[in-house]
Amino acid sequence: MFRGQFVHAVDAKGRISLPARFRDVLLADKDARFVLTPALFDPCLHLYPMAAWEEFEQKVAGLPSLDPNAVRFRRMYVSAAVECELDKSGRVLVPPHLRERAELDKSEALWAGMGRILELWSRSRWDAALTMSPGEMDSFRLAMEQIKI
Amino acid sequence: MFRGQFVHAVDAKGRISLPARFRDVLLADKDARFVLTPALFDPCLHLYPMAAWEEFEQKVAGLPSLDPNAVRFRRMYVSAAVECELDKSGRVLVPPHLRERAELDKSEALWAGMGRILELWSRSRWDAALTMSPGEMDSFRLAMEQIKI
DNA sequence: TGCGTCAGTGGGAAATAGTGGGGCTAAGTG
DNA sequence: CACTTAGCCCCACTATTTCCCACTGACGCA
Repeated sequence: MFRGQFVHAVDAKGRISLPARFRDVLLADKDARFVLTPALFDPCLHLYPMAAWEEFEQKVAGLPSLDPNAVRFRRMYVSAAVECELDKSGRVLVPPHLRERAELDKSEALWAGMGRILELWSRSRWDAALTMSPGEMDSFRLAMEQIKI
Repeated sequence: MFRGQFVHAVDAKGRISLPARFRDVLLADKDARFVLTPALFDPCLHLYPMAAWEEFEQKVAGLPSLDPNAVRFRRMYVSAAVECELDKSGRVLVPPHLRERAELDKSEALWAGMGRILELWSRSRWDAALTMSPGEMDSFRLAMEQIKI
């Protein structure tokens, strides 16, 4: 399980260290390869360990092959996926177009553990995504009360 | 059950002793791991014994996956949860990100037992959070009368 | 009162993680 | 075929984390 959030630097070559904890989780599988793909509705990337990705592809294979939305989904999410590995120092080299997509060029990146997968954000985008206006805050509070967590 | 409040020092490395009583409760489970996560509406951290956390994650898994409030909740509370262990002296090393969040760098920390989980506060924040203006006190009284405790 | 134990605290040393840069190679471009 | 860029391996520096040990004060017990 991937848990926790970690802030890391993006260096001049677009390399980002994978937090040691996540690295351990990833290397616990024999297959340390993984897949990076742009999230559909957020300016961030998703990282799937290869096993999780293959399982996910199985599900996707079950979608109707002619439905326009399914086609779009396959193009946007599945076909955009890039297979990666870690370099010898445990860093991910994010390909240029994905880096751009997640605005990872400047400053800091944030890794967020989401259980089976990871999210990779630019820190400023992450902060912006979580900041709430007072109105949003109210509805959020209400929602939280309702689900009784 | 975690009960009672204890004040402990935060040392230069960000380590905080877990009160011996709470330690006993934690070690009574075979799995002494636990999870630290920032509370949603307060400047404090929540500590869940691993078993309690996993049960909680089960509940969360049932939430709708695209609802904006649920997404936000997952990002703020679930994905922020960091798995920790005690050091040999029974201390928690709070990761920098969370330490900052709960303002634990300076001075003293306060542990508050809340039954199944613990809260970890900076002492000054705790004091501030519990002090009420006379107006707040009145509305607090009213609320207490209504819920008939 | 003296002694042992244990909780809480502090700090030193070693190991590890994160970061940055040089330079070689492979791939893409005109 | 030169030239540029991206990818990769290597090394090196620093901050953080981990592990270990030692000190202190409180408490219980003879």
